[in-house]
Amino acid sequence: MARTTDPALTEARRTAISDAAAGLFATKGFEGTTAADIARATGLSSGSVFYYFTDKRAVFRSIFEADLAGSRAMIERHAGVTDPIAAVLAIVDEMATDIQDPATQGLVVELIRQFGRDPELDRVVMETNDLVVAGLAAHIDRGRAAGVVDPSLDATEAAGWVQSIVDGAFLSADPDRDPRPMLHRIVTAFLRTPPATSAPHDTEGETP
Amino acid sequence: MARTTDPALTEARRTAISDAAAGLFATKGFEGTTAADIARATGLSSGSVFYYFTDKRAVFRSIFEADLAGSRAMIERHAGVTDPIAAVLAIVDEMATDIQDPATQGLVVELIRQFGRDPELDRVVMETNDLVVAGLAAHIDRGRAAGVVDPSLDATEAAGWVQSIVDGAFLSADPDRDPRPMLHRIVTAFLRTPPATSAPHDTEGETP
DNA sequence: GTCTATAGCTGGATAGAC
DNA sequence: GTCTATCCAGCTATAGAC
Repeated sequence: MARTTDPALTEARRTAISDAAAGLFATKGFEGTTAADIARATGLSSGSVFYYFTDKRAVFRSIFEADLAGSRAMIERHAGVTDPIAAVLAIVDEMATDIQDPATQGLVVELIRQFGRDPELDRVVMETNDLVVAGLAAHIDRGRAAGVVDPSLDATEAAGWVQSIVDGAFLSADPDRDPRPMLHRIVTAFLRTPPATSAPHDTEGETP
Repeated sequence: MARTTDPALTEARRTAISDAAAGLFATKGFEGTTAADIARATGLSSGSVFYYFTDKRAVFRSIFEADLAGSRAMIERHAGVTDPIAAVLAIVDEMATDIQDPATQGLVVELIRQFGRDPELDRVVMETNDLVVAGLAAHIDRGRAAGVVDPSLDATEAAGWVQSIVDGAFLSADPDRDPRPMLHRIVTAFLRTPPATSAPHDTEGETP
């Protein structure tokens, strides 16, 4: 007996704080969000926030720790898709699902900005990143073998660029327009073995 | 007589403050940079910073006011290029020139984050943005007419995506790797009239 | 576990001397 | 024009009551 703590309840509280904070960080930024804001949004007092998290950074981090788990599941869910290009596009779609949600958009930007300022956070982000890139690279590599992807592409590098294209879409997303069709087009054109080209276009008048 | 102010000197001081601040904002962020930091980096005192600028925000803004002029010149410089694709690639190259510079990278991220928090800044940014998109769109439109760009693309929308691709490259830039070759490849493949395709790849198992 | 209260500090912006 | 000094707001994180 002598139950001191219900771990499930504690976890629920932590999640509640984390969720409420995510919305605030997204719209007001990390520095612009005060511990009191988070507390108010969760329905707790500022003291309680620091009972569940050691500091404000830890609250921020918790958001992306949850995301790491989600990304892992996402990549695994698509591991079995046979058509390599279809697999890549499906992953791109999932990554892009939340693009039109301004909250997610804001969080991504804030994440980029906080990168390099909290070693613990860096670890989580890089792990997520590596996971997704590896997942994409595996499909791209299969595509190369199958002849549907340009074999001159390095799979990992190409995967990084696919991710970068999706990231770009996050930044300039129009909430009223589904970015996925155009993302499909760009990614497909990028990966495809290029048609036997006559003469490549190049910048004219380039320097010595 | 009674020369109270030398406008040229005033302008020089403002520029000095603006330049020093740019480096700080890039590495430490807007909120992370104090007025005292800026003053120290310029070799002035904090009081003087507020003599030349009304606000900290105004210092930040001044950086991108300078960039607006630069972008205008850049677009004009490429207005006369005949080959439409070459023109687009040349503009992309110029936009991407600074990608490998961590300071520029940091500033871009900070800019994205500050967007929407200062109406005056928003105006400057949107003006720059519209300018570049219009410049790209003009070339893309010529490309459509000439048959080297897929005519089913809307020129302005496509221009926006080209910019978004470059933005994405900013975020995941590796300082040791020149991103331009791959940017060329992606942009060219994106704009080109697609080869008569048998059956487009599509996501399988999509929802109701 | 959750609250209230507050210590302790930082930083933007100003006032007024020089 | 530039500096020093400083006011005051606002914040994180803790202490201790309940």
